[in-house]
Amino acid sequence: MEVFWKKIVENEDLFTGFEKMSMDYSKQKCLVCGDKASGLHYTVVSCESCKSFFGRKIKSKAKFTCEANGNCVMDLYTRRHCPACRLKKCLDVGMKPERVWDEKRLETRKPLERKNKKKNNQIPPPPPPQQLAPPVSTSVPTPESAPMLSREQEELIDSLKRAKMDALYSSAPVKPTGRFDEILGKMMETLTGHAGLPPGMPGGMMDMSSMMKFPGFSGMPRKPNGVTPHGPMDLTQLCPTPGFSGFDMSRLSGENCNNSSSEHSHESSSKTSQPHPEVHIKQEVVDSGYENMSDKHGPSCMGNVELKPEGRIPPTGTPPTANKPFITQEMVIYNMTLLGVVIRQTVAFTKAIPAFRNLTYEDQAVLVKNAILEILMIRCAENYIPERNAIIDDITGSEWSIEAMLASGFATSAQPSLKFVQALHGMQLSKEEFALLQAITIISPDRPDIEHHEDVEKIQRPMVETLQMLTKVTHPEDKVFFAKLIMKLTDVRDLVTRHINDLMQMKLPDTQFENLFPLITEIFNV
DNA sequence: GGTCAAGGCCAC
DNA sequence: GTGGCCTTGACC
Repeated sequence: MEVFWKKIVENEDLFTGFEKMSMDYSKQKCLVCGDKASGLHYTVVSCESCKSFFGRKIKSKAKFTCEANGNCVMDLYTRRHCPACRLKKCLDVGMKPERVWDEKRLETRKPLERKNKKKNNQIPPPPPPQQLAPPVSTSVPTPESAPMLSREQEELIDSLKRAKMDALYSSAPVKPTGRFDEILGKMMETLTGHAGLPPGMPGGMMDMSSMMKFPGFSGMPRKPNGVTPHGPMDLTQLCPTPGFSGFDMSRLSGENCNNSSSEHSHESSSKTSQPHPEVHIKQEVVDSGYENMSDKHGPSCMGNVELKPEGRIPPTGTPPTANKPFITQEMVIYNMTLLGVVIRQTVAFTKAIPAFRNLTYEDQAVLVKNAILEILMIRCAENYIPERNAIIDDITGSEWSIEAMLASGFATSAQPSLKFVQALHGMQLSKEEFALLQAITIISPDRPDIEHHEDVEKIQRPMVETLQMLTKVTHPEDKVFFAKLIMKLTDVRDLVTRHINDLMQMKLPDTQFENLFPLITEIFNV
């Protein structure tokens, strides 16, 4: 049994089991805002506050408009700020407007009518949740198309959608904090010898050509076709997709960013893996001279990057050499912590997939380990906003600008990843379809090292059939939509395989990396 | 009678 | 407008 699986699956401190959660609502968090839940309200585990809010807003039929980008962070403190996003979140997590009583139903509460109502039973009250017919997916556009899905398929869709929301909002005890713009600013300060972003990078957005003017900055070590060459790679390739390896300019004015990123990053990491304060991480990285160096000396001859707790190497005023770029420890910790959350969330979601727990632990571990990065890519597609050419990081609520990510040079395989993200996003999948797609991605019987292929296939088959049926309902105009969607799974696997190959080339001369991010090193066998 | 999930009330 | 507490009625 692999250690990580024991840690995540069996350690309730890392994640509370779904079975346990479903028994006691008082110990759960509101799926809307994360506050203490008081029970099931409108079919969703939620707090009194969000219950009241949802009831009021549905009754009032008022319409709200978000003054930001429609993706406001919803937590205990910010939930009051944007009713539009709060209502949207309520609906997203599955609160059902039809559960709010209309006037007829309210009449039944009048004490004088109680007896008559019981006798006549003219206005039957809504049954309790456990007796409700499975709710029809919100993505199903018309009542006429809904019957295409069987009851079992609707139940499967609903359970996966809910599991996805539960995993997203209930299973991240340690989230990355701090501001990536600050971290980047420090790095640039080191590069240029003066504070702030260098000239030529106005408005917080850097263009590639400007960035490449600065000696030593790694830029985009891609071959001309955009493919990452095999060889050593930077640590952030652990987060190969846009949104998890760039930086976030939009958080300059964001909330919850009052403390220094440095403090937060170290605090976060200490909670997860307790790094030694004196630990230095060395990491070979690619740089602008990568290809030449690689041709001459092979991967192991790349310049080392030393990461110190101060996050500043070489010292300010000492420009790095062309083959010695650097990344800060803050940057690494931020990205690794974020990836840690993704892993936990993926495991949480996976545990809720029907019959998954019937598999052997060994097969469970194989499935999760192989799916992590693919799920990350799919999530990026789900959270991509084409109008802003950005990805909303649904873990921290940050907006990750694609331009900034490309300019940062931290994502060496950004272009093919970006193409995938844009293509999948362009298919306009519903939340239900994304949930099914992710579940199917995880439960892949053809993963290497799976011992009981048939058992895995038995779990996957109904999900594939459900997704096929659902796409017929939601995309009736495109007869080959399902086939295109399945092809996307092939695409994402190819992309991730490329990243994993790169990862395998990584040299980690300092084993203390493992102490910092044991979960990640174990999952990726680095 | 206990539990659950609705709405109601009212201080803030 | 919000949110904590209370009341109500169905169900077990």
